[in-house]
Amino acid sequence: MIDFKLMSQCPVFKEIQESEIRQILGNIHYQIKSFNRGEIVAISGETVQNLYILLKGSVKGEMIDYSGKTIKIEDVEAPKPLATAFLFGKENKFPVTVTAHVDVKILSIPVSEFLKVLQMNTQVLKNYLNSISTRTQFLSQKLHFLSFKTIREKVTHFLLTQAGDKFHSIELKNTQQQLADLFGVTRPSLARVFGEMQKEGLIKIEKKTVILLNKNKLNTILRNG
Amino acid sequence: MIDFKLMSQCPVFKEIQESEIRQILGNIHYQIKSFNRGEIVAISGETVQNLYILLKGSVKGEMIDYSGKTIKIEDVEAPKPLATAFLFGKENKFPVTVTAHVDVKILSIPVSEFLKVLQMNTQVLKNYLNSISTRTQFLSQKLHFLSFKTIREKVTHFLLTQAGDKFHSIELKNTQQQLADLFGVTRPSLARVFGEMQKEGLIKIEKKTVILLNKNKLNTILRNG
DNA sequence: CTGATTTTGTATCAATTGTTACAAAAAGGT
DNA sequence: ACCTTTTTGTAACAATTGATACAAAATCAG
Repeated sequence: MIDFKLMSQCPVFKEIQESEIRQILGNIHYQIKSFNRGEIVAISGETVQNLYILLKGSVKGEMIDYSGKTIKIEDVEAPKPLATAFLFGKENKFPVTVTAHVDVKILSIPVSEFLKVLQMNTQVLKNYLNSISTRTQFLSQKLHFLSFKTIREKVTHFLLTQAGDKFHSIELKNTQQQLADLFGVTRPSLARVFGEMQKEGLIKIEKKTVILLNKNKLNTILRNG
Repeated sequence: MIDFKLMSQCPVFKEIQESEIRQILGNIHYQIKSFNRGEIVAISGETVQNLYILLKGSVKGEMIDYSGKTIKIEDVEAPKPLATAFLFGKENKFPVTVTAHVDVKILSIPVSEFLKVLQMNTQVLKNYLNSISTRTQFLSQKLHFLSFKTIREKVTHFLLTQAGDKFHSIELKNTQQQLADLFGVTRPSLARVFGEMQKEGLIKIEKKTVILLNKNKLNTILRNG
């Protein structure tokens, strides 16, 4: 019924023996649900009341555009869990609509039962906490990068990060257009900022090399804008 | 020693009687640390090995930039916990350097002991999971909002998401300031966009109710900018 | 109800970025 | 070298947002 060998590769059951997983599941209520290819597993906005773990197959998460079109967000394959960050918390609703890519089997554990598991088994508890926390940490970091408002700040952050503590020059491996896309700005706007910073004596650009002439002043840009 | 009444207002011990908190702490090892005003509580990059809960006073979190100078990130006051999202996970290190604002007392519970509490007490477990999850959801939402460039797009997305398929009006549960923070814009700028959209007949605002007058046009905003 | 506090609507001006366009410079292929 | 294509520098103008300020409206506490 359940491929316990596969399950031990699931983040939630990491570092746990097959026999122990068998025992854990023996002590709680759960369901195994099957979905045919193309069927909807969960609809965006629906309350998450169960921990879903893919036993077989893969699903895709899609956001439904307001015009009715869909945008693919991510794929999840067995034996990964679904929406672990949305099982608890204030907004415990599916952020995406989940559809079966192929025929799938899903282990469905009610929240109340999963709480029991967390309290019974320390390793599962650790795994789950690590899983959510790692995701939070990832998001925090990403948000930090996006927190720079002006193009000048983004450029400065990029240059200082690339250079690190030791170096005072950088070899650009991308065109201005590619950098502009990375920062989410237009190419002429980026070029303008490069030009201004060069005029002010902050940097010097020679072909593909950017020389940081005044690291101290560059640092203050990130502090004072 | 510990103000248990205050503790019951701590997110981790929410909905728990003072007597029960007393009992929980009686069963585990913990320390109470004191820091004088200005003293460093934790250094950025240091591994988080304890759950820190402020018992008295307040601390500030600061990031160290490239030149070694600091940028203030946030303040935390009693009886809140510190860095809950960094107690577990891959990068379980303090993201900021924490300094005592005034004389502070901090309850320090080792991770291993806190895990025991989580397994002993269902309410604490729920509280902690809710706490981390809510934060993750907050960050996810915030990131998603940042993908829309103009304020008008952000507002439109927010309104359409809140309304869903069925409804044509929304009860705002936040102030404009809170919404502005969520979108990462200033409050007057947000108010201006609300005003413009109202003039154009897209929406109608009555106190805390927003009526969507033309969902089709709102949809095109997200498609065509 | 009343006075204090918070929230909202609005205006003005500054700063930043986008848009569009065009020429100079660099890179690449033959 | 020569021609073509890509990349870069720059300018002028439009659009958007931020900063600041202030009064009206709403909410709250007593």
